[in-house]
Amino acid sequence: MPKTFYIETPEYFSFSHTINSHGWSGLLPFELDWENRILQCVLTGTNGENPVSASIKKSNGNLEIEVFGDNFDERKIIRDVRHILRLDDDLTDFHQLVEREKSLAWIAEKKAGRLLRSPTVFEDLVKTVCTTNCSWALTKIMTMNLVEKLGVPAENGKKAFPTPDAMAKVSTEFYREEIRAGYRAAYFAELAEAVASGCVNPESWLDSELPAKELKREMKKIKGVGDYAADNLLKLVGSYEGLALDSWVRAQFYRKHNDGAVCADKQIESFYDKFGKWRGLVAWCDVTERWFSERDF
DNA sequence: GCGTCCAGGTCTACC
DNA sequence: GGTAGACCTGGACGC
Repeated sequence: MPKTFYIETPEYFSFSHTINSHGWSGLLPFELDWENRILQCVLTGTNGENPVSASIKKSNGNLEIEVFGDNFDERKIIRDVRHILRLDDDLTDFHQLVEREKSLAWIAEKKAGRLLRSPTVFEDLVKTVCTTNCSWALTKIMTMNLVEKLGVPAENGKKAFPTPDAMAKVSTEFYREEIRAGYRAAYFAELAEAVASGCVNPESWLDSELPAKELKREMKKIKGVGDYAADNLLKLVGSYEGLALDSWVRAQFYRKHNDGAVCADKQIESFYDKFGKWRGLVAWCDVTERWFSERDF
């Protein structure tokens, strides 16, 4: 029998927009049942133990969490759900800012702007490296392989994202041959070892007091993390100064704001500069607007 | 079937 | 600090 409990949501929160805020809901262990508006995930104890499968959906203005499995810490599950859906992020200033722009007012109106993230920064970090220099299809393959080959199963067979310890126990060759990570293989082996041994602690980035530029410098010390990846990770830990320009974002900007013509990154940066510390989030919402206008929200 | 291009970039060497 | 070339993979495309 699944156990069900409920979480109250903030006033300015849209479950639909959050679970569709970017591609993460399409990467295991997340699974999105859009027809029924259900986000499935696999959550664990503090050290990755006792994985349980959970489904999250809206229910009378609250969130209904259904957990399949025994022997789990309810407080940790609630913490994880609040974390992945960004329930404790204060976007008041952001919404007030976009309200003043006619073309962006939809963001505040729809209560959008919360970017889905994984239960741990480590998982977001690995997944972000999986997005670099490859198609989205390959990103999904690498993530699926990581979960299927190194994740611990919950009672229903769905697997959690592997822990740093689990990832540190396999070789570079494993990442190359089994995960199909290509040149990223050595990066994953090195990163897992560094995190498992305590030399690198991505979770500390969540409440880092470093200015964004310095935190970005810290992130870029990790092999495989460059400008785009660091900006993306900064957004996932709550800092939105970087635009995280990749080929997809650039293409959307060209189409929407430059008549389809290619332009320099500086022009894109200049376009969003007036939004100050929120520019990265404004830019992301702006280039993804079409997702929400083309689907039933 | 085969070759080429490119995708939600980054690293290293070199200047 | 800026730039060129190399780097894995897999899907799309043209032939």
